[in-house]
Amino acid sequence: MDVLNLEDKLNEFQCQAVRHVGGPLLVLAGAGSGKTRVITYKIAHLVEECGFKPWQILAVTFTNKAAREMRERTEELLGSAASDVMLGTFHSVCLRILRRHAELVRRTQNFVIYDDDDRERLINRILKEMGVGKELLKARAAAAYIDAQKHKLRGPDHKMLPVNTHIDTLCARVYESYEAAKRQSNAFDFGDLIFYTVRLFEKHEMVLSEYRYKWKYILVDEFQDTDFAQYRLLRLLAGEQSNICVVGDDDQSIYRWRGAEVTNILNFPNDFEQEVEVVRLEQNYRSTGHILAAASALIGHNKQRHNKVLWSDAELGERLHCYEADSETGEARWVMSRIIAAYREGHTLSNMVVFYRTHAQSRVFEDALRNQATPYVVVGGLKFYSRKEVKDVLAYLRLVLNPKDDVALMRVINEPPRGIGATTMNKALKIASAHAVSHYEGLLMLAKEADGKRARKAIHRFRDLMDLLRRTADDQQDVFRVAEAIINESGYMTRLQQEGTHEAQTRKENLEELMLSIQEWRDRAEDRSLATFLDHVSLLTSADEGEPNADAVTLMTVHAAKGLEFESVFVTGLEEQVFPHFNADSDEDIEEERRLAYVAVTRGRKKVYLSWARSRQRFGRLDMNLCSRFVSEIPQELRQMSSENAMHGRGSWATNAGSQRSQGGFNWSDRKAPAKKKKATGRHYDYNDSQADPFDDSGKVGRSVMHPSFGQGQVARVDGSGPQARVTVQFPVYGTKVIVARFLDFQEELPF
DNA sequence: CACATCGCGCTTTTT
DNA sequence: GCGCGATGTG
Ligand SMILES: Nc1ncnc2c1ncn2[C@@H]1O[C@H](COP(=O)(O)OP(=O)(O)OP(=O)(O)O)[C@@H](O)[C@H]1O
Repeated sequence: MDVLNLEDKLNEFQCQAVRHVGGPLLVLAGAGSGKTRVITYKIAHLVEECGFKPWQILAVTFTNKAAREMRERTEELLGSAASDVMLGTFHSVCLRILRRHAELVRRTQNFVIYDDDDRERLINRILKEMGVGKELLKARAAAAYIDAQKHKLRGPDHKMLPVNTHIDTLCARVYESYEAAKRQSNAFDFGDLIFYTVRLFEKHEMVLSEYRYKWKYILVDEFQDTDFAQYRLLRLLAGEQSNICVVGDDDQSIYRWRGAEVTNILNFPNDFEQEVEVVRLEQNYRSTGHILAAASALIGHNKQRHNKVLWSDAELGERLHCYEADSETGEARWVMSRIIAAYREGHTLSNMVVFYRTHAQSRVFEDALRNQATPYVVVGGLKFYSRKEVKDVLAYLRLVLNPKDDVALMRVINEPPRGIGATTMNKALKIASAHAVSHYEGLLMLAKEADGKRARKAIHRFRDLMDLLRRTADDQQDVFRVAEAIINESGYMTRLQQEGTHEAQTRKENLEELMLSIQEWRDRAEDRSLATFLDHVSLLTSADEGEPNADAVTLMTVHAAKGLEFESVFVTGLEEQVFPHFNADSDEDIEEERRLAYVAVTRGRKKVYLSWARSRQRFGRLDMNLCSRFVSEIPQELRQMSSENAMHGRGSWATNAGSQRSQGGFNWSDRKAPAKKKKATGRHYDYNDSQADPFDDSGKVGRSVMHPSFGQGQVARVDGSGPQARVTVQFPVYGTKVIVARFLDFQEELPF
């Protein structure tokens, strides 16, 4: 049986890894060596050639996005059978398990998941109850303590909880109340998903053996970034047989701060009764020789690592382009000029990525891209689902699903204002804790007691609302209907309409977008229930936003870049204090920053650009920083300094003169036809399309144009044709002007 | 009880 | 340079 032709697709060592089936297997290899490909083919091999059923395979990835990509690639090999493979992140797999066995971990099946924000609210409430001031212990710090313990599988009653300092002891007490509160609220936090799944398996052998029996083979990608709890989970599931394959690269371990233990991968070979097969992959298939040499030199500066051989038979390619800017805006201008230049050479925008160390750095690049009317997608920042109005509606949904969700109740009880303010809620809270019931029940009890008529009426109105929403949920089994009822019946929409401010308008639009995304989800989902939708939202991550189809430049943090690859990579903000980050001071921290830089550089296939700024605005202060040590750790002969005005001359805005150009957009008449890039993907822009000729003026009236000094305007009429045509344009600020066509950018002609 | 204003601290990085 | 929370007023 050899239907897959593994030898054609994989090198000798990859084949060896794919074919090794009995017992534990470690694939330890550097960047771009085809580890992920091994996992994909191994899944196919197990099914096609070893007699495993798809549902007997569990494959764990680091992000949902990686899971989706792996599912797609598996589908190419296995067809529809691929959908039966259990493929997901640790968190999504555990969530599914916990939903089935909630009652064994002191929850009911309709439990909800608290996000970071909910968690902070809850901890703040606890700190208040304990009478601990914020100056002594901040909610974030307590949350970090709790997370750290969970990563190590230590519950609030664990003997090894750190109690060295007064603060630690305080945190340990917070931890205890926090766990109790979540249980009372029928809620889990993110870390609980792993923690309680392990607990479930440890305490209920029957359940564990069910899953052991079900999953006969386990594969794990990015294994270097697993924590203790996740490793324990894998070992429990793998059992004595240990049919488990893990792949990873200790040089790419970048989540130590989140509890990841690189020893998981380093000790793996010695951690089993039986022999552990170790396969090393040494050929890099991703990057050109110069990029690979630079990355290897860089990571070579780390002392705590296992040296790996990594070679490539690709051409040497370009050296790494480096640029020193005066300021962060100068840096962004340079990046922009390189993007345009690469585009002119025929590279598509979706093959370009801008990396930065922290989200705060994205802004200048966004501005630069917008100014040049260049499409971009920002990955992360998790903007949409953290908007106030969106979170409010989600909180209503959660409360409908789980009336005990105290955090959700506190959030929506007076949103919109309905006459139940702090004083009423404080009374309700007292009652609730005296009777050990949920806040919602406390509130209802308060209404029964002879309380002020106003408050009682308000509470009853709220109760009627909740009853209506729950009935809608039960009758229709459809999130969309429930969300619709929330927005319309709670008075939320009415209030926004009454406000009539610009901000209220934006919020309304956000709610419309939310409804749209719920609708889209519902139309695709098999199960439209509230619980399933809320699970989906909880597991959404930064990598999941943005439209995948558009040809656009990608912007993201280096952390989000793990496992991805791009033709052109910009690594920006390479300054001391920025990258490496000023918070990294121990040797270990610096080494993790260096691994991060290594991950960044190794994402590039053909072009890598390194840039830094001598000065940078930060917290409103102007910081002066030196070029990052990571730049000088790359041998000089692999680097090439670049100057800013490398932009085919000609009236370019790229001169360093600061303010004299603020608007204007990339002038499309300057653009050379793309070096022909035969489109594998279909819709690559073809400059010669008659439609795309910037001077074909038929139907230009009404279109949006950009002028270097007058900014954006609308075409009112066109006289003549070609570059000399006289175009009458209406500008919002400067009024009506007649302008010769060649000075205008016709925005809708943008090929992006 | 609702709304406005002021000030503080914050930024790593994410499932 | 901004969002959130604490604080004060109608
Ligand atoms: N045997 C092979 N022949 C040709 N190309 C390959 C081979 N194996 C992998 N590749 C290609 O090399 C690139 C890197 O592969 P992959 O993403 O699997 O590497 P990786 O080891 O997981 O990388 P990283 O650890 O950097 O994320 C991909 O473009 C992949 O298609």
